[in-house]
Amino acid sequence: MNSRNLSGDTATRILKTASRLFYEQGYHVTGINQVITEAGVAKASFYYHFSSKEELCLAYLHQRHQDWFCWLQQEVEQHEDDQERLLSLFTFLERWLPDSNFRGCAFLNIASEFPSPDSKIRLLVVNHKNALQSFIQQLVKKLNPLTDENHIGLLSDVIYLLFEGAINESQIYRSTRFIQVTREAVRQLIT
Amino acid sequence: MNSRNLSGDTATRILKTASRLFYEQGYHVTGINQVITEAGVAKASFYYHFSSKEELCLAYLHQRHQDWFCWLQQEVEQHEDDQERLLSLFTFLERWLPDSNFRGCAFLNIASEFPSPDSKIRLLVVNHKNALQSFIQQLVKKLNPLTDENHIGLLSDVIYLLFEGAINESQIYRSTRFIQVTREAVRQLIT
DNA sequence: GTCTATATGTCGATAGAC
DNA sequence: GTCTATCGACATATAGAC
Repeated sequence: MNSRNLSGDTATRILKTASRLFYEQGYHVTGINQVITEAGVAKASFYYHFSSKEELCLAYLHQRHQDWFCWLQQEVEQHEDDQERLLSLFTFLERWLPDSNFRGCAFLNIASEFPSPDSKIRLLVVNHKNALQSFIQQLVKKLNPLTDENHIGLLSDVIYLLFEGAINESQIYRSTRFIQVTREAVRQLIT
Repeated sequence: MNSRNLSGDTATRILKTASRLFYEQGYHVTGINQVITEAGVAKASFYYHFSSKEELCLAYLHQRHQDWFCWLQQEVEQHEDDQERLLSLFTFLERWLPDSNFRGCAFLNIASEFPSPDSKIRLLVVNHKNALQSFIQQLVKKLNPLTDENHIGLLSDVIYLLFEGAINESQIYRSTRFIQVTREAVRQLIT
């Protein structure tokens, strides 16, 4: 449309390339040189749009958070029954993890590379996981609207822990076996 | 005693220093230069004892596997009652994770930094997690010796997933809250 | 806004003296 | 077995032309 789009295209191309490389390879092992080479831009163009490599990583996580929740919600909202909606959490994992070559959770992977609890990056990780817990708790609440808060809380926490565990084990074993185990366990918990 | 001990001391000092740094900081962010500086040895001395940085990492994981299971078994074997032995898994987590500054599982952290499924490092990770699953399954079997194999298997898998999930969340939130949740959930599962 | 060229430092790994 | 000195490659980041 206008000149703003040209800048937008460059920044977007950089971000998309970096997102792919950070996710597939990891943060520290991915150099700026590889990002700019594969994005097809000059080094100074990168530093025109992003102030540093870490700032690029923050942009990656910000975008990833939105994308990932969009994928998850699309899967859940295909179902009407509240029980099916909760179980579709694991249908989602069965689609997403093989598609991502079993690379696991982008936020947990990044957190492993940023041990300092005070970094901005760790803040985005915590925010992402908080949102996931809220999302699961909403699904559980709708399923059992009359149950007391304590039981809802514990049940939601357990489902969240199983969900996280299933992501992890699928990354280690490159298999969906534990996702199926988790779905079956949750099915027994909610019936 | 003799000249062999001097060599052993140097290699041990390098391995101990590297183990601390790999665990606290991560693999790729830890340079050989930092390892040799903090170990107080020359660079060529390092390459005399270890053929490469990755070989040093393999030695780290090998030692870590033995140490960690030693800690875990010490905690479990303090109890006689089979139910208490199973629940002491989480007492162990409550001790270990705060002591390790909530850095989480050394093997999962390293796995995040080595995405390639064919690396020797990923093999050690899988072996470590296999051993943990076997350990948990033994505890579950002793607790319910008459139950059918399928139920034992599913229950063990769920406890393993919760155990892994608890380690992960304590790393993200720097808290033992989810460990307590997990212990309570497992207590309800086995009674 | 994008480019080439460069600055400055650190990486993993090795050569050769002792 | 341990040391100092050094290798070539690559890291993040910047200067200045266009």
